[in-house]
Amino acid sequence: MPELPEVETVCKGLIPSMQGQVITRADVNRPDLRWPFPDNMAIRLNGAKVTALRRRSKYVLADLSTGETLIIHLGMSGRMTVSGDPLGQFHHDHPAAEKHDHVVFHMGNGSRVTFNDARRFGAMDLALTATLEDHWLIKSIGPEPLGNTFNEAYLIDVLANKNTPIKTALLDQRIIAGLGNIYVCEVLHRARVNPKRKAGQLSKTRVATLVPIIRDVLSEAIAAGGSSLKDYRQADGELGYFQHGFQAYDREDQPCQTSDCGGTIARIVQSGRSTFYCPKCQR
DNA sequence: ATGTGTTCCTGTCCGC
DNA sequence: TGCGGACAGGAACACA
Repeated sequence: MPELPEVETVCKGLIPSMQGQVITRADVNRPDLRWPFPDNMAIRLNGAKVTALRRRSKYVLADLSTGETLIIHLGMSGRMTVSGDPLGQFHHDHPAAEKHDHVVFHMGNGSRVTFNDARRFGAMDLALTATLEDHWLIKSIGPEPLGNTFNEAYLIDVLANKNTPIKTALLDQRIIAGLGNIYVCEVLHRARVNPKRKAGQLSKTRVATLVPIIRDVLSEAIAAGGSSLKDYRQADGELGYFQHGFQAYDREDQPCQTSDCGGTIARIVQSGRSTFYCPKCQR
């Protein structure tokens, strides 16, 4: 679910209550999510100060004073929400535990951060901060689309000779970090590229065009606080509103908004996932 | 080495 | 109302 803009929004929202704060207690309510939690996770988190909270791809990373980094992935349905006042002056300020509240972080400033994930496709692990880049979940991730190493030359090179459809290629986290089903559909629609087109078949010019569009779509979504569909929430429980700006995703049978197009958004399935696109203007 | 289909899990929605 | 099936923002894994 949460793609780069949603994870970025959650991460920013968690900073006031987590960054620079000590985890006074971590309640770990089950042994695993997608994979088992690391050994003694609660003990290794207890008393650790979060020295930095940051995002890499769709991961939230919490660097700890213990020399470890907590790696968090929200999967499809994961949420991290804050409750309580940051000054810790008031009591009875936390809502009752809900179904699927799997981990609760109690922070030194009185706030709580609750990780809730109905489908449990999410994950948590601990790794030495010094060797985080070698961690099996992190090491193969491609460049950050909003960073300097992602550029036209890179994308042209990495897509060259690829036989996979461009839609599938852009979903591949080894090629580019952080794009998911929504934003790939939006990017290809804005670029007027047919999602079925083989990645290696696109001209260099068209691939180059994708770079600023990817950056724009993600930046706009971040500015809107992400997209709220079923259960996504910002850290403060608020909804993002980028979903109101969708041009393609979840708009099957609705008119294409591209000026003078007049086409109709279609839904097809690629690699087992829905693709929404306009067969008329996306070529 | 690449490309594709399956799988994990719960919740919601739609048609009968 | 109830039931069955399709589908959901991800991505590792097994297999051709």
